[in-house]
Amino acid sequence: MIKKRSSSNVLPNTLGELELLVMEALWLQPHQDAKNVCNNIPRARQPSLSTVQSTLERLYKKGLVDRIKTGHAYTYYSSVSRSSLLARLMGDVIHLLHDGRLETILSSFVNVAADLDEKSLNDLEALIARKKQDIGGEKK
Amino acid sequence: MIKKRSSSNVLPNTLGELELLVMEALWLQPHQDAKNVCNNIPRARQPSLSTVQSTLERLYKKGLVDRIKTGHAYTYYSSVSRSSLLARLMGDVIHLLHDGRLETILSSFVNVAADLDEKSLNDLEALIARKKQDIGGEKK
DNA sequence: GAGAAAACCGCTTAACGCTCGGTTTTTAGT
DNA sequence: ACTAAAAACCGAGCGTTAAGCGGTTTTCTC
Repeated sequence: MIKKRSSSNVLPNTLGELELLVMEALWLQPHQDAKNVCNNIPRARQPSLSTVQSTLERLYKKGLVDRIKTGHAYTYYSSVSRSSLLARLMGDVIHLLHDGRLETILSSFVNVAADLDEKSLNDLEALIARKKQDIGGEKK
Repeated sequence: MIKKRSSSNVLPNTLGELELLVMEALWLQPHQDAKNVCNNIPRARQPSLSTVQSTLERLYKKGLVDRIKTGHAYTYYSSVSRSSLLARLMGDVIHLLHDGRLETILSSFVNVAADLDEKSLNDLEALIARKKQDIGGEKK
């Protein structure tokens, strides 16, 4: 008797390789039908139309793309921006591995962005300043 | 004929649920043998010793833990700190989804840390200040 | 040398994404 | 209205990876 595995729900927002390629295609040019997306996948890959369709279907169920029936074909477009997907994934990773101490997250981030140049740091400071204002604003 | 799939190498550093539990156990208390690790897995899970052993073996091959043969048993310890694993994963995610513009990463980060309180923002600012000094210092 | 404990080995299961062909539905054209 | 084309839909197989375990062999200790 083999115990049933507790469904490994680590990183709920990950996506497969083709899924990512499809998202890339839609970010580059929204409102394409499946055939179009298929043609915009790098030649080296060249999956069949069916494959792209089921990938789009999977992405639809995951809520990453939306679609409108126009004529007899669906028109797909991403419902999540690249940066917000990035944010989601970063959230997953942080949720998975942070230890409660914010410093851990921060230093990880700084390590990742090891090649931050001065301008970027200034940008980040500006973002923080805005964030601080937000916090001040929502207190009443 | 079904085309061979290009092995989905998205996020090379992900780990499974039990793998993570094992890492947690080793971070909490390094230098345990397999049996010890097994006993330190939450009761609700209770995998067999063999399962924990193969998980440790997998983690060993992945380079996340190291081991020393002491007596007839291996003594395992994590070779990667929690925060550096976090950094690796963040690196993977960023590599997967960033668009070249650093601002995208930064704003994602700030969005992720949406519940940052003021003190945390101050910490982050301090970190940036240090980073700036580093940059200034390494120029010669 | 005997016994126990751990490593080692090989297999099974489960989940998920990729892959596709065949069938059905829908649309457009005549 | 009939037909042909195009797309959706369906179901199945395959690859990969983590989880899971038991049986066998190795190895250490007494």
